[in-house]
Amino acid sequence: MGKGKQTKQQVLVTALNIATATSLNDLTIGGLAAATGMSKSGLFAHFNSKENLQLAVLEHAKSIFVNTVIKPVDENLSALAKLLKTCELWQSWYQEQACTCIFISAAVEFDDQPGAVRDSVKAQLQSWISYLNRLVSDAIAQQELNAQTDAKQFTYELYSLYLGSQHMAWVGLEDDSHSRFNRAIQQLVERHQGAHYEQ
Amino acid sequence: MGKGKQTKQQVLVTALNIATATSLNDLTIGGLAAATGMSKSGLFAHFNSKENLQLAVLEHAKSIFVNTVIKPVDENLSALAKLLKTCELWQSWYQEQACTCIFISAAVEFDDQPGAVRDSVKAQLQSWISYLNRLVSDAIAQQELNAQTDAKQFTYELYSLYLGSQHMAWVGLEDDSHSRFNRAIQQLVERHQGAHYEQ
DNA sequence: CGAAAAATAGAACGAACGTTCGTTTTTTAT
DNA sequence: ATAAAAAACGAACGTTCGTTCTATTTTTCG
Repeated sequence: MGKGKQTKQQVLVTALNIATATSLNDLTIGGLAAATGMSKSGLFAHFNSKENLQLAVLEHAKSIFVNTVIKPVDENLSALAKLLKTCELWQSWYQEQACTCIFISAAVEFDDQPGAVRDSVKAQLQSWISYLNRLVSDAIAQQELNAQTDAKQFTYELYSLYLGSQHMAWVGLEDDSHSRFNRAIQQLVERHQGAHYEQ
Repeated sequence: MGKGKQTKQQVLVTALNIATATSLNDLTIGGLAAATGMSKSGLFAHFNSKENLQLAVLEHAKSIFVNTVIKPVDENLSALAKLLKTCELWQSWYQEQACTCIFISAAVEFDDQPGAVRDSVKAQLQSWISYLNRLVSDAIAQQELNAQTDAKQFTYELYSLYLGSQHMAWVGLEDDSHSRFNRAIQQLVERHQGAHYEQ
């Protein structure tokens, strides 16, 4: 790896930290230059625009997310076990990122701001939700979850609990270990395991 | 009402629209002046700082929220009926605000930005969640929900479904009528009505 | 080693923003 | 109607930020 790509990677580490702690817009080129000990123009040359910097940060975050949440899941596990392990790692990701998720923040920040950044965020979230949905569908197919279970509805509820946990933690109504989240997920799964009358 | 307070109110209507469509930070004083046909300095004089403008917008939003979601609920309804009606009105609020909620956006935007705006947002969200929690507790006390129901956990799940519905709608996985949200709430309530074995 | 290429630095720009100030217009109240 | 008070205006200032341009340093490679 040439010198260029190397410092670019180092810059992206710092950039992600700043963007996670603040936001993709508050990530300023001058500030990032100061944080990395570079000149503003020297750093700028790596990205050629702020938008490209933001996109690069998102890509870098994605790569960390994949390494933290997706790759560590043992392929030999059953579908349901994979799902549960994924939820656990999902929390790890969130906690390693100082208890925020840059994708969710960016989604709110750019929801009304057309452009490449919004498209990237939306695509990554869609991809992640589809992945979750696939795990759920697999668990249904393998009869670890009820056949009547609506995979998309299940995924929606699961995802909602994740969002809600962060929100509640910020407001001050969820504890540090996110026990409400874990409890809700456990019940969500159990509810779709035994024979139930509810749809 | 003197001329001052009158135009201030009109300004706040426009300001809330802009802040809802974009964000509290993207709500610019110059932009708001242009949107209301006033001069920048003339408008500024009403608030004396951008922070005060943002706080005033939040207060204005709160007043609309109360009028839309809280006041219309018939006091004579049972606790559970009140809760369900509230959920329905909660959706109305969200949809009347162009399918975003300024409190949630502001919470994400200011979560890492100490100051009066963050404090206000947090306080209003805490107040709203406590209100929801009280409705749930009342329904339990009146035995419309199971005695074993954990009110706070119930409220957390309810709130999560609301957040998730908006998130999914943005990503493109919830329909316009938010049927996943309604379905999930209905099942959440039913689950805590009959005699169940789950905690 | 030495030349070409890549990376970084420094200074400066134009635009946008919040804010201030002095003045002018409009409203209020007597 | 008129004087005081309130509201609105216009111009300007100081800052911050993204971006550009030119020069300098560092790396790469034959």
